[in-house]
Amino acid sequence: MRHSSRVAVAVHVLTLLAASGEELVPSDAIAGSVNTNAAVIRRLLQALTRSGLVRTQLGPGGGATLAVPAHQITLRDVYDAVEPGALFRMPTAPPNPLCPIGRHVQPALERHLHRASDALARELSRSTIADLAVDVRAAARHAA
Amino acid sequence: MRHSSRVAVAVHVLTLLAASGEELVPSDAIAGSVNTNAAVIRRLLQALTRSGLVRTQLGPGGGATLAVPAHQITLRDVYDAVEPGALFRMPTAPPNPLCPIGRHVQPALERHLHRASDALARELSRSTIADLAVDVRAAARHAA
DNA sequence: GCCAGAGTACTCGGATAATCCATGTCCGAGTGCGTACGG
DNA sequence: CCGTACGCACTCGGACATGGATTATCCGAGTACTCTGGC
Repeated sequence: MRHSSRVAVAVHVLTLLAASGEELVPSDAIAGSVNTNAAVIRRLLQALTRSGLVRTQLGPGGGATLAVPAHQITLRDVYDAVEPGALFRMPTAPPNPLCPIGRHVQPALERHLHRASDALARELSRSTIADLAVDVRAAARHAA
Repeated sequence: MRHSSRVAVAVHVLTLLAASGEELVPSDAIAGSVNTNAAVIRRLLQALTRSGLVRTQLGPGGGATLAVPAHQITLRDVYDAVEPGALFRMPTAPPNPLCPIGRHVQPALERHLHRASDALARELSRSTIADLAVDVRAAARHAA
């Protein structure tokens, strides 16, 4: 599976948008906080927009903002938005149909892996962006 | 995250070895069943050997075999063996230390993601290669 | 007939090239505001 | 003084290089079997 930091960056972006309230935040400003390129942010925002989590506004004073309240956005929503496709994937080349094992392993394996993916998704569903924002505020207060 | 089919291939290989009992299976034969290159199989076998799941034997009549009983190999063991590193990763570039959110998002996020990864690992621990082998035999009998 | 030795065939292990995906950079399309001009 | 039209600055969206990682191919190292020659 691709070990990527897309989920981490996306959560960072959404938490930032949640802290910004109603005002629109341009991708350049977000990129400054995340310390990456603005194009990366825009690509993530595109994925989040397709999933209906954020809205973007063109022109001066434009930018991105949450499309739904932060407490309604779970980490699972973020994961599904920015990590398309299943966690586990079957090989591209089909197994040898002559091999009795190759014929039957994949369906059985898919059942087991599907259960595991469901467990991951359930746990991700228990955390929301609002929870993260609370944690961040608490950490900031503690550090001050 | 890396969406790869290594786990699927590794499970296929281990199930094949479990069905082969004590006899050594060369990587070419395994590659024929999985329908991929023998080098891919050998690399997977190296990872599985490092984790102590299989043993390999050099020379004629050589090959690979399970180093521990199939019912002691969980899918989590396989996952850990062939997918090193954490499921979720923080971005390589550190966030802007001037941004109050960037400073505190990552630790909080890591806690939430760690819980989710644990849930995944727990569910993977519930399935073993022996379970898969049983499923495969049942499917083969049903198809016959 | 039995034993020792070399030869051979087969396997894994690592090094090397090709391909694919993700990331970083750039330019065009679209929008809202400000300004200037005419009525 | 008010309305309208133009121009400009700013933003997103997509297209194009670049780097790294993963995958596929090839060759060398090592081992067990076998055959042959000698005793």
